[in-house]
Amino acid sequence: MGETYGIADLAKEFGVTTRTVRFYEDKGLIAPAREGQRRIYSPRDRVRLRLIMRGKRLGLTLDEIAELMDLYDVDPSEVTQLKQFIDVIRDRKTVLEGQKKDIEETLAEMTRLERQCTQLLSQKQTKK
Amino acid sequence: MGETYGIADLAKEFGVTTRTVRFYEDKGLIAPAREGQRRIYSPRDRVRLRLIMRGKRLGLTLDEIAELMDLYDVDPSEVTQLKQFIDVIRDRKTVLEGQKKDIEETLAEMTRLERQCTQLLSQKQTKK
DNA sequence: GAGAAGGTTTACGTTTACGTAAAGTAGGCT
DNA sequence: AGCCTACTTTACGTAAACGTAAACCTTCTC
Repeated sequence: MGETYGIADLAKEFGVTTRTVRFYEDKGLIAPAREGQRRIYSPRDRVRLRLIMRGKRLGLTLDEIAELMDLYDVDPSEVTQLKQFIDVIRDRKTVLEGQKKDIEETLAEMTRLERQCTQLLSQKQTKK
Repeated sequence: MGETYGIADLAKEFGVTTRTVRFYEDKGLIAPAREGQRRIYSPRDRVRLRLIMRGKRLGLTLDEIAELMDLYDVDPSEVTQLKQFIDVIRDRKTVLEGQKKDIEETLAEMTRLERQCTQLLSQKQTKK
């Protein structure tokens, strides 16, 4: 048997409340085992939680995160499904690449602003 | 006098409803001129709308977008303000860099998945 | 001058992602 | 036994970001 975790452990680790973790279960994003009525989380559940958090940092909705995680679980039996699957992945990639571009643009602007400010600041301080 | 736009023009250009554009005004994100009771948008308003949309693609809330846009409007009079300003910019940059990393990780996984799938697919099709 | 097209305010409705409170259970300590 | 602590379900509340409907101006066109 591998490592297991209680709900409070994971909540603390990821900086959310236990309510949040249960909510994700309600939404079908994780499905921990039970011991009596208590939830027991496996390392796999923990990985899924990590993926959820990353998705959230990317601004995805929980539904979108669910879709994304389904991608990892698809079984490659049917050719048709495989093709559809590849399309979905490509769409995702396109979105992500757009986001990456947005971030790089914004980062560039931030850097420019920062430079302007530090320059202004040093000017003011040499005048004194 | 420069170019001006009606609310429907901008809504259409950015793929949102007029309700949305007015909502952003309510939130203080844009402040178009008026001609009588009608809203008249300047190129500057349009730029702000573009920034709003980019912020949304990055998963920011409207409040966060407002903060970000305030950065562009700050006047560099007080040294104290300048220093605070630089801190804010650096925080933003840290967040953005984290997001960029998340995206790159996810992109890498998507690419890996895509490769697996195309490979599987070609295997299946040669067997036929 | 009647209506159609496009704009306006006001205001209630909706979805998402939880917060928060209530009330019960189950095991451990002393 | 009695209490504490951690967990559970149930359920109502809430903030954000609009959707949607109602009722009212203008202005243009025919």
